[in-house]
Amino acid sequence: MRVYPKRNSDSPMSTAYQPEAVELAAQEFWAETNCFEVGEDADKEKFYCLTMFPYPSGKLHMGHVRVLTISDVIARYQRMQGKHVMQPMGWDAFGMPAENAAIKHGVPPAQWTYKNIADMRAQMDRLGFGYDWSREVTTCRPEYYRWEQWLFTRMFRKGLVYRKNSIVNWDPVDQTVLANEQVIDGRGWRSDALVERREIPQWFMKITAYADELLDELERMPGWPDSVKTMQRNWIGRSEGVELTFDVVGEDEPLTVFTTRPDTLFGVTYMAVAAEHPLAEKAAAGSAELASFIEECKRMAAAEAALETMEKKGMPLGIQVVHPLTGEEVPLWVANFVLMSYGTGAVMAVPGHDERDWEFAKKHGLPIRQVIAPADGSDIDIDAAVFVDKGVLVNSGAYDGLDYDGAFNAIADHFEATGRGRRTINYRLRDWGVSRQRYWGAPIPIIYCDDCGSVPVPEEDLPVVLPEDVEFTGHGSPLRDMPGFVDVKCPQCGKDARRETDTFDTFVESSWYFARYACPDSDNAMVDERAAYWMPVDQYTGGIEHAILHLLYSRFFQRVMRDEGLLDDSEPFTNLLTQGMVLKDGAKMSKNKGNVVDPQELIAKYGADTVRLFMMFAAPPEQALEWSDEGVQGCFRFLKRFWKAVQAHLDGGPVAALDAGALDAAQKGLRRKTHQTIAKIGDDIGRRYTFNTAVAASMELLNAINKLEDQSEAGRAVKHEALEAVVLMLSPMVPHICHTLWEALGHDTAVVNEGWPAVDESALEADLVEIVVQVNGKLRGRISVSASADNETVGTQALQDPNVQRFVADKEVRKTIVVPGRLVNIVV
RNA sequence: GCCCAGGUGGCGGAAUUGGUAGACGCGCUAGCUUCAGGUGCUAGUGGGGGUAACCCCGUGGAGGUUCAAGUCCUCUCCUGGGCACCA
Repeated sequence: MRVYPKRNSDSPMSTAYQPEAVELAAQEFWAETNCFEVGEDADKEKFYCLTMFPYPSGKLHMGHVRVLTISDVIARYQRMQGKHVMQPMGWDAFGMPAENAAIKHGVPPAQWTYKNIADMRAQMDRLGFGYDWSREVTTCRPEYYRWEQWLFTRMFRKGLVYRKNSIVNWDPVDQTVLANEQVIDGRGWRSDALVERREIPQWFMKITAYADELLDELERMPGWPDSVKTMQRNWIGRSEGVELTFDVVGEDEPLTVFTTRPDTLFGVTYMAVAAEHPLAEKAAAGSAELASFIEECKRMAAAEAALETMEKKGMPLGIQVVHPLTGEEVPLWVANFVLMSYGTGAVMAVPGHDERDWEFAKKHGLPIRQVIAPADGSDIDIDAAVFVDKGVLVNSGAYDGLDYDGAFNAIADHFEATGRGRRTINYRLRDWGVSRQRYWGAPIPIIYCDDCGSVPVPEEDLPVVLPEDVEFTGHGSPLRDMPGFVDVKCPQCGKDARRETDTFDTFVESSWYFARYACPDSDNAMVDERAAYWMPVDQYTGGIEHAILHLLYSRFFQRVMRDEGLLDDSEPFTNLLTQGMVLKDGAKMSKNKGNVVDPQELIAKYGADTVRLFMMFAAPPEQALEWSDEGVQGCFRFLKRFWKAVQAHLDGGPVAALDAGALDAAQKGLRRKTHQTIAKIGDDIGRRYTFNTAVAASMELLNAINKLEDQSEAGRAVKHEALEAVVLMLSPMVPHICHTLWEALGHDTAVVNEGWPAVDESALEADLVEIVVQVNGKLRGRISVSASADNETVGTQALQDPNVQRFVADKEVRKTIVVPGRLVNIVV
């Protein structure tokens, strides 16, 4: 059998590498054959490969190119493994930038968004990503968001959503709610006014109802990075503690606090409440000084980071609280670091054994009392340094001498017996506030009636369509000024009522889009039976910045949908890959910094394959990727060398079939390298996701091919096998050039439909292996030994090495450690 | 402030289970070639010493465990991500 490679005058191989022509030809082939459109096929093993869908901001940036390339490589690799691969794409189309663009350029948000989608889709196609565009999802379309409105009304009936007051950033000059991003150093980004905390009624989803399940399942998610699981675990923040009530002098209502350290109870020397706490407001009514302090506490951004890093301030309220065990009276303070929205809005302070309480007590001259001693019996000075470790109780009356667990239980038992407290579990996780006072989002399907209260929009009236043709002023949501939208009849009693004008947090759309890709055209259900085939997502890829919010909300929605009977699985994403940012000069690419590199220009200059290759080669996917123009050129040079290597091979004419049994040492060597590389790259892409080392291994193999100067039949046959392997293995990363080279190597099939090359185990065998010899752990020589040599033989041979002899000399050999196939360490 | 990552040549990075530190690429140096190039090819390239064989030092810093540490442990410094309304 002979292979007749194609290299006639009308073949692309008759010229130098011309990326654009090569790429457009491959893309045309994929489009004409509907290569990436898939249906449901129960007989095939499905593989659902998904990228976090982009916000249509205008053009693709390098961060997009990186994540999309990673995902495309995985999808194409899995296809070569024989899987039935679905890789969809869509648009997270609601969000603030569209409103900002509307204010700036006078373009309606919808129009701006749809234009961006068209532009970015064209760019994606030019990069050669293998998407099933028949499944495209665009979240700002009513056909999409009607189903999250529907789910919300279902959740309403189940009591999984509720309305309560909560805090927003209020710009007192622009009279508008600001996002955290719009607050710069505590001031409004446009007005420069000091931002205030303001309470307004908002809708919440009860994610805390699923807190335990979301936490526990993390233990059974081997396909997720540990770092992400740890972050989610800490975010949920389950803690077991005790709720205690303290009587307040002169008040009927006691004060309730939660603590995980009841063992430190005897160390309580003061208590603190939030500025919004009723006791603080009551005290402020009689004191101008307090009232002004409480006002000051409210002039602060809502973000937790701002809260945690600000100066800790407080004032005594002039109220005394009774210690529940000693009967002692301790002062009640108002403090800016206690938040009404966490727990009960009140905390007990134990300055001896809590860092923040200690610093606060030092600053305000409050007493510090030691009630815990180190378990090892050593002495500490509680005035000099706080002691936060668990230990043994002292100065704690009847509880002295108990350890943490003993004290926890004894004190908890006491409070439960007296009805003044109970063991309880507290979560750091808070319910998800989904209301946004913005226009460009999915309308929250609620109608307010004076008689019936909050009424969900009936299913037959969904979707509540967001009017797209609006005048956008930037002062609040235009929906408020649209009587046709706001004025409705109550669905229950028929009286005049008002429609909710707040829209959903855009995280709502991104919490279920992955399920909708399975059945984007389903118009009588949120998802249909096709979701059972495709879900869960086998490989999910996206930025590490989504480690908590998006991924936790999606896990929550998956469960809500499961409990609604829509989905079978509890977890939406089996395997998660979080990719790093694209940096230039050590900083994230951004317009502000002026360090943006436009993918479009690079594609025009070098082609999509070079851009894709650089993205894969420059860094492992989870790390930040440092941009380098020279590095891109290096990738372009490699593709030219690759092209030329195939050309040079084809110039030699027809290639004979390979006879693996009749090779000389050099031919065997190249063949061993070929099959070692096939094994390595399969592991790198399939298991390790280290695409950079996969590219490096391909480069090494190509270098080895070029180095073998052997035009014999056997030599050319070995090279042919090696070149085919490189073409196949690089095809997920640089699919266009490989499309052309595969045909040129004499194939009638398209490389996109080929399988992954197989490792020939017999090609891997080697007669001799090199062993490193160390003396006392330092490298002193290398020996070549038979691959089958036993440890004793290897050890003896190692001792005979002349340089090893110099270091061993007349010293006594104490120990010889042999690591088979690797090294010998002689200890003297 | 809290949680999670990361720190290795001039640069991006490799070293997969504790076992040869610097694969691969860029850059640089020298030489050759070529049609003028952001061309191609060959050789060299962690620092120090030595004609060489080789030797010493070396993975942010300080300690420790081990026959053996970039890898494990303790402390510490720096950079990045997240902190609930950017997406």
